[in-house]
Amino acid sequence: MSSMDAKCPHNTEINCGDCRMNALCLPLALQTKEVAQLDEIVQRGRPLQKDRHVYNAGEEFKSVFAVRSGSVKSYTVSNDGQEQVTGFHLPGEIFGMDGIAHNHYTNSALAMETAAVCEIPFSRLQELSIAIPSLQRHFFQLMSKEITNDQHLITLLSKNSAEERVATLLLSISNRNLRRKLSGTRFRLPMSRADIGNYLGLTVETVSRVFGRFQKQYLLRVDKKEIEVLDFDKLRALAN
Amino acid sequence: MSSMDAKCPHNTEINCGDCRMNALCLPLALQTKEVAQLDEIVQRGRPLQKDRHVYNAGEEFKSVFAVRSGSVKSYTVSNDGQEQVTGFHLPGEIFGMDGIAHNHYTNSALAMETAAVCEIPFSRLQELSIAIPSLQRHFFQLMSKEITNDQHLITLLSKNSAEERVATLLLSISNRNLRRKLSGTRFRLPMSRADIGNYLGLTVETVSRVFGRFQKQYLLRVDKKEIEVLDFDKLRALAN
DNA sequence: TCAGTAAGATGACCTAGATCAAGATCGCCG
DNA sequence: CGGCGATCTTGATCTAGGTCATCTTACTGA
Repeated sequence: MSSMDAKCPHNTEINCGDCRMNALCLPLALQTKEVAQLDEIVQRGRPLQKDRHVYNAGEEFKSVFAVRSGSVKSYTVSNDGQEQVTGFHLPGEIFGMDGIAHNHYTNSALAMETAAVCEIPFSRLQELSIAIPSLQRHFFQLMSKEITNDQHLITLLSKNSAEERVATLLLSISNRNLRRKLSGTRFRLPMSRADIGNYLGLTVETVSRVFGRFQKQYLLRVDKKEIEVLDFDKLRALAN
Repeated sequence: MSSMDAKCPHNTEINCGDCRMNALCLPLALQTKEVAQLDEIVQRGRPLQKDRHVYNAGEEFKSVFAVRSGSVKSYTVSNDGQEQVTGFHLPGEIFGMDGIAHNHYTNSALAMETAAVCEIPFSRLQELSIAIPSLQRHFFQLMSKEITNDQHLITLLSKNSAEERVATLLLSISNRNLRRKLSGTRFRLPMSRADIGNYLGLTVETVSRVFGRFQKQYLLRVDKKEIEVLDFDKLRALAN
């Protein structure tokens, strides 16, 4: 084993079997032996600097990706040039599945901070899915989860107020941190206010004001990107 | 063969090989021999009356469905009881994939008019996907298409005005009619104004007013649910 | 260390679309 | 056929959040 500590967040030499994320990530559905097979096709990239693209919209689709460390956002650009952030990806989460439909990515994916991602060539994953039915099943589930997530966002945008939208996002981040055995109460938002606003269909100003109001109501403590949730019940009530 | 004309829109005795929709539907990716295999697992239901559910949110997920005739809407109900229409399904289109993630449907699916649907048991489809890799691939693509569709809707809700939203929906229906070799210029909307509004994050009143304005600008002729597009260029410009 | 730029907060004002309230039409069932 | 609830339209008013403008604070790089 390398002298590099396996716990180093951007370590490229770790394998799926040892990866801290393997209880959340693709290996979740697999036996030890099968994880080794998956491991052979996974390419562990070197750390990406902040604001580097993992891929750009329009590029040929070859792989899906898993976040190993750091965080990534997906966004689309419409004809008239306006951006829409479509998702935030935290360690253990898979992204890039939008590219399957038309053999080209429809989103661009960008590191929001230094991040390491695993690349999983899709053709190899398809082959392996035939050999390992539980992997096929798991991947279908992952895509379905993406669909239900997107539908939640649709409902949020269509029916909920600015405060409800922000509360929902905060709870989502909190829950995803818990899944990773991190604090759900105190955490750092990896994205800017502009990204939050864009994702939630709000302006930066509105996001700022909502954070302000949440602080005045002793719902949160906000210090720049550091968040401390003071009142989960109220937050949940808002997020419904 | 039965005395019933194969062209009868709700005919239950037709098979995938003869179905008018087979160039749009699941058989799209398959060889003749493989279509026969698919055909064996597809269950053709009897016509559903308007307002009958295909399935309800919370029910155990067993199958995905294809629309053979008529039209179906999907919707979710959130904790506080508000409905969100998440999709309209026309002949040749597949729905029910939201259920894969958690083994239960998260949407309910309802016939908007008399409709016939094909039921495709998912466990059988998974098995067949292992035997027929192009079917696996095609189904991955279908799910990915659902994801990109949902992301389009997210962008629409997040960034576009009422007129742009309605124009986009009309163009989508028009295009899907063209795919079925029907007129893209004159067609009947299967859904109510309330459904349109709900889907697009608007009130009924706003939808009504937008239709009114579109008529005044000689963009459309609207007669209740019958639509005639008079100016595609302007409609496309709005939908961008 | 400090200038320059980007990110964030806050206030004043405006507008698209929601809400509320009436009518007008449709379509279904006796 | 005729009546009645559901659907749709139209108008008057209200408001959440957008826009614009200013200020503060944080980060960058030479």
